[in-house]
Amino acid sequence: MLNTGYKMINIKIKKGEKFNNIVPEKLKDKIIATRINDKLYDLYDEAPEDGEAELIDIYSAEGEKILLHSAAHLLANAVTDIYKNALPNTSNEDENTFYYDFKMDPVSIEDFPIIEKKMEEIAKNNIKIEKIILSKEEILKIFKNNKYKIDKINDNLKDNMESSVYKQGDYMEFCRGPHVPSTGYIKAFKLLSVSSTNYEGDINKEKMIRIYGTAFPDKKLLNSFLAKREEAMKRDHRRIGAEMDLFMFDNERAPGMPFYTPNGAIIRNELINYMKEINKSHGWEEVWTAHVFKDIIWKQSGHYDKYKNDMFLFELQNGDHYGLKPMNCPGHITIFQRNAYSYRDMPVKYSEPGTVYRYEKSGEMGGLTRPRGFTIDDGHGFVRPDQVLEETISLLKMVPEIFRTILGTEEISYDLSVIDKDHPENYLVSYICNNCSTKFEMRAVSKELKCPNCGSFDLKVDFSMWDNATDSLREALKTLNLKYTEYPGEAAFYGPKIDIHIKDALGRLWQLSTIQLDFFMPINFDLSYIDRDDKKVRPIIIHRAIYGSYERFIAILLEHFNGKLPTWLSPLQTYVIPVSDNYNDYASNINKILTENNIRSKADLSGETLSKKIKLIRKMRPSYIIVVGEKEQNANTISVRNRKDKMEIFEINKFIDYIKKEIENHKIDQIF
RNA sequence: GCCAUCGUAGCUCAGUAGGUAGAGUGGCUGAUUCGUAAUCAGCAGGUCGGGGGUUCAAUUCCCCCCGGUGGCUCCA
Repeated sequence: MLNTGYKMINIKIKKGEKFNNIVPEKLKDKIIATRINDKLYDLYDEAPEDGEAELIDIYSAEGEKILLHSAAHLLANAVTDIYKNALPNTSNEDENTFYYDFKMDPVSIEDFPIIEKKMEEIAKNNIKIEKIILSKEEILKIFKNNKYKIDKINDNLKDNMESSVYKQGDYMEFCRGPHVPSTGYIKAFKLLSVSSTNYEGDINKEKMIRIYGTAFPDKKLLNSFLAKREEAMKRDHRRIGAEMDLFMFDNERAPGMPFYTPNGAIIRNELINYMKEINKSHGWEEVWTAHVFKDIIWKQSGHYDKYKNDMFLFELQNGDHYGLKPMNCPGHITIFQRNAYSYRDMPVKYSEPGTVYRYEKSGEMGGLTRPRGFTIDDGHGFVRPDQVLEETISLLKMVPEIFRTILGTEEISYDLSVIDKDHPENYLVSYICNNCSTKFEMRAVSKELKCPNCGSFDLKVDFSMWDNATDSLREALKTLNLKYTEYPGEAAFYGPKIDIHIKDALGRLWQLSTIQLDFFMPINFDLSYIDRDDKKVRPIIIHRAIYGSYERFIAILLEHFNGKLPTWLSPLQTYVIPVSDNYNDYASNINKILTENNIRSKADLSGETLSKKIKLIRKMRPSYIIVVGEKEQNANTISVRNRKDKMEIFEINKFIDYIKKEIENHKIDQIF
């Protein structure tokens, strides 16, 4: 972040010398901490050894973090000053924000001005922030009235240990630091929001008030952050969706279920059609599966056991039990099971824009990003173990192709989640009985681990299925030269996976695509194919989604483009406005020609003025506004205004040529 | 599900210290014939989220429910 005028400065220091002494006078108001051998120190600290001290600039990323941390303390200082019975718990920093949790009576943003005023006062007084080293017992004494701090002290310090506490005026904090040298360094800050949380994130523990804020080295940076935040809020897909009339919710009749209006359905269908093309060219055959199943299938798949509280389940008059599908895989498996397969038939790859229903708890829903019914661009590949590599490579090629086309994004990151071999009990793995040599698969987390054949407990874990599959994923990533990060222990219990994140125009990272290997469903549904040597073999299932869900992807799309979608996705591609009624015929005719060329066009022949028509249609974000009057009629041309409000005159046929190419090629940029 | 907060016209919002509501915008009608972000006038629209309580009287105060929003937890 930041880095405005920040250069790394190293200065030699002798053991025992105070860091403060080596900071050049002219940098005093920018340098807030130092670092030697990767350890951060306060400026009031003494060097622990001879060496080169790196001066930490408040404008550096490191400095910003320290500033945020000190600002959090400033907040706690102010809160405890104002609300005498407020007990500070703990704080944390994110990239540009901090929060502090308190046990206190609820506050609202209306109380912020009072708290901010107090913070300003403390900052203005430029109170020294000093570190004091004390024994655990002394620290416990200081915080004797705050049980949260006592927990924290006991968690972090062994008996007879010493630690630091920070003191600014009367306010004390149990903290490792480092901090800015005095409160005056916290020059530009603002409280942002308030919410609630549970102590230690445990839902069973008491409620706390969490106050969010931000801080920057100067007002200018603060204001630009606030402006960006404001802009991001304006880009909220719910707001854009309402302005463009794309989708709606009826909270009385179908809470959490998105309805697509005609405009929204256009976008959704364009995305679906594009995915169909891509699926087709990569060998994924489209299928269609039912939305309602008898609950036996969910019992067989294991979803019932694990997720029955989150499923839409119901009973008919005749006593039959049904459930709406929470996932598409059992449906695809059902289709797969209609045949017997040879190793030559593999892989079998089914895809579907599959709508699933999950009963999200009321507080967990939110716009299109977390609805109760949503459609996944789902795909299930039934593959031989030796085909995992090839299929993964194919998928890893699809993903960037799609996101570059639609979003124009280059920033894509890959996470590989693998097994934690120290805890085989958390995963579905193979075991071999040392007594009778039986091989079986089991997830041992809550079950007793013994041989199903002879009952022996003398078992050997066999990771070979996991190892081979994981190696294939790794090799696929390496083959394509993709940088990735590996996360041991993050794999699903049924197999390793690759998650793919995309950065949007606002710099936010979204997890969209996922490629998951599954050893579990093939066992549950007893899937098999016949191998070369006439033996039954279990296929591996690859679950994959590229967009993730259409709902969430549309939300991201809208925010990424601020609603100004590429023309091929735009519900309204051209909007024709006559200068006055006298040119209605010409405008209608232009509109007709455009429509005949499969361009989504409308003409506005209402009695409003030209300016007003433009004003009103803007929120709809048409790709091109076409204005025609006497000049155009005489010259047989159109005046075209693009999404950036630039204007150009076109001969109608030329314009149609251009826009058709723009649409066909899924261009992000407009023709001018 | 938990905590906080909100729910008034299609939309954005005002208001009533308890006496059943108002603006802008959109809609409709008419006038205006217009050159790139609001031409003028008139009209219609609301059991103030739902239910219960207190009161002579509730949109307003209290309780319960349903939803939205920001978080927590969860997210196959």
